[in-house]
Amino acid sequence: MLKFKRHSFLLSAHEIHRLFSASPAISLVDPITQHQTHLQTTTNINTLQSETSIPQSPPSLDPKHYISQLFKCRNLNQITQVHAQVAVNGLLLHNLALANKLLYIYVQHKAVIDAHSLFGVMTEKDPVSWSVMVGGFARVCDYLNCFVTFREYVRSGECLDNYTLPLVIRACRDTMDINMGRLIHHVVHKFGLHSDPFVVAALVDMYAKCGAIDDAKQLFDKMPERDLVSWTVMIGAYAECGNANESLALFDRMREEDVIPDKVAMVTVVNACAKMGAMHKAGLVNEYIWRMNFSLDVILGSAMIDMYAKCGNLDSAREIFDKMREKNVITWSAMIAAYGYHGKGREALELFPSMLTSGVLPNRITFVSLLYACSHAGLVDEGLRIFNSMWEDHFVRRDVKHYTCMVDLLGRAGRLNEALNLVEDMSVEKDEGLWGALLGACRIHNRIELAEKAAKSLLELQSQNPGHYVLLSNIYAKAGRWEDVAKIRELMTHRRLKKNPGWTWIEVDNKIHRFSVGDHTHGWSKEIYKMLEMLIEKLELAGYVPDTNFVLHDVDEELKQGMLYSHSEKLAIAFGLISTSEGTPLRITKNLRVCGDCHTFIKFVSAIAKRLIIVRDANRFHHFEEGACSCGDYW
DNA sequence: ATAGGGTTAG
Repeated sequence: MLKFKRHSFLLSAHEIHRLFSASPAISLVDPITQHQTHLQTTTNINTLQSETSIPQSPPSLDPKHYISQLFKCRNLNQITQVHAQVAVNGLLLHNLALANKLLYIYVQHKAVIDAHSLFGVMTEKDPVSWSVMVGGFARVCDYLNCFVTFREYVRSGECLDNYTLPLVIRACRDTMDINMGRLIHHVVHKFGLHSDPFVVAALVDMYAKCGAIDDAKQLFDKMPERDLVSWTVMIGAYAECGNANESLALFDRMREEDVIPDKVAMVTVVNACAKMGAMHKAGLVNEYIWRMNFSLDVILGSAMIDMYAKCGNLDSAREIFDKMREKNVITWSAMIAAYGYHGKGREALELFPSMLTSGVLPNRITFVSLLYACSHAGLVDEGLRIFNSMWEDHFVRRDVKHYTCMVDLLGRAGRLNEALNLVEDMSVEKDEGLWGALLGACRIHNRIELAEKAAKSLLELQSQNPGHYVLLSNIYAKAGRWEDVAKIRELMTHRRLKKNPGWTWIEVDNKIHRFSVGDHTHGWSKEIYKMLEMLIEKLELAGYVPDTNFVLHDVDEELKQGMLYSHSEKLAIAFGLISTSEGTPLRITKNLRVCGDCHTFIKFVSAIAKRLIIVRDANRFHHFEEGACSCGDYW
């Protein structure tokens, strides 16, 4: 079964709406088969309308004449007209270059069905014909026919070339079909193309996007020569799998080998910085971009907004946003989301009308961003209003993510019954994330009975997300129900799930330091623990009481405290305090959500050490200053 | 004549 991750056949109501206002001639079709509109078919080439015809030229037997005609074609009718001429005068049959060009022009116009019927009657085919046809199907997301055609190509006995393979490998990536990918990898070997930079780059990319980072790395390391694209693919691969550190290191290595990055490479690196939250690196990358004089187009600009925001620098993100001449829905959504996860809900909401005024239409992601902005800032009424206007005013259908936002919003605000009502009344299919959000709200408000209801649905869905189990177990632990904690742990073992390891990063002197719980691997470990001990002594004097509810296991108090003291967040902060001068803000990034005790701890540290501490966790940003956090303790 | 890498949420 093919899974379509990157492309969707379904058009939103809005897109359909837009389609109509753009071209009233298109008739209404079932949204499920809407994609058929790409596949414009011309059934009878003799019934062409004369007003769409290209100017009649004297009959010619020169293929070059028709090739240049094809280049002038503006629409499908014109193409079919040329097609008819060359078919009638017999040129098409005997001229492969002409047939291939015609094929190519059809594909360019997404008329893949026409291309395929031409392809079917071509008596002679060369690698170019096959490549255009395989690429044509991929272009309209008809992956099944893409693979079928590729298989015919292989079976035809014709020699495979390094043009078709990258196309079909990309199709594997886009369908997340790693098994097909491995199969084609074998074909690559069979035809001796395993050193071709185009083919190998495509393979590396395919493996990486399908989650097989080790295969990707192995291929990349073995490449005899790596060009810019191979480097870019590998840099993106590391960022994709969460190893942004390695990704940035690879960028440095690439430049050491005198490969000059282009704009696409920079977008990839910008993305890695965003994932990492590496503020200093982000600054360097920004400098580099200006030095290289890359223009701030809509993609680079949007990526940079995202990078600055995720590095905790909202002002710079806004500066880029204001500087951009062209903004699309992604640009606006990125900025809205940025305000949202920094807890600035009002600012996020204020952007929305400006976006509409500028003529950019919102999509479902825009609404997810808006609703989360409300949630992080506790703007319940505003959120409800937006949720209700999505379809009516903006033709964007509510999906399960939007319901999840609402559950989160209502749940945090303590309106759990309303959240539950929403869940029970919704007509879209419920997923793990939705129940997870409800469970999260139950944890905040200690609603055990409701938590068990949510958990039941969650476990029925065979959730593979260890975070959900940990959340439930934490709820039980908080209530002192250790047998239930043990049951959950057992279930996790049974389902072969492990608690995701928590990591915290801190960037000091252009180097990224990573900590895990109880970490002793850092060179300054001794100093870090000494600092932590001192800190906790001071904190306790100031009234800090460790909250052992956030320790998962049922162990005795003292041991619990020991584990709590060495949470990765605390280690990173202790290290930050030692290694930076007084008054410097500390920025740390955590891959999971910050634990409740660490949250309290950091509030105290911000007051006692007089530091601004900016924490990015899996959900949002926390700005700690003078003993308080910008999240208002809802996170 | 045909080819590979890039942007928003969760």
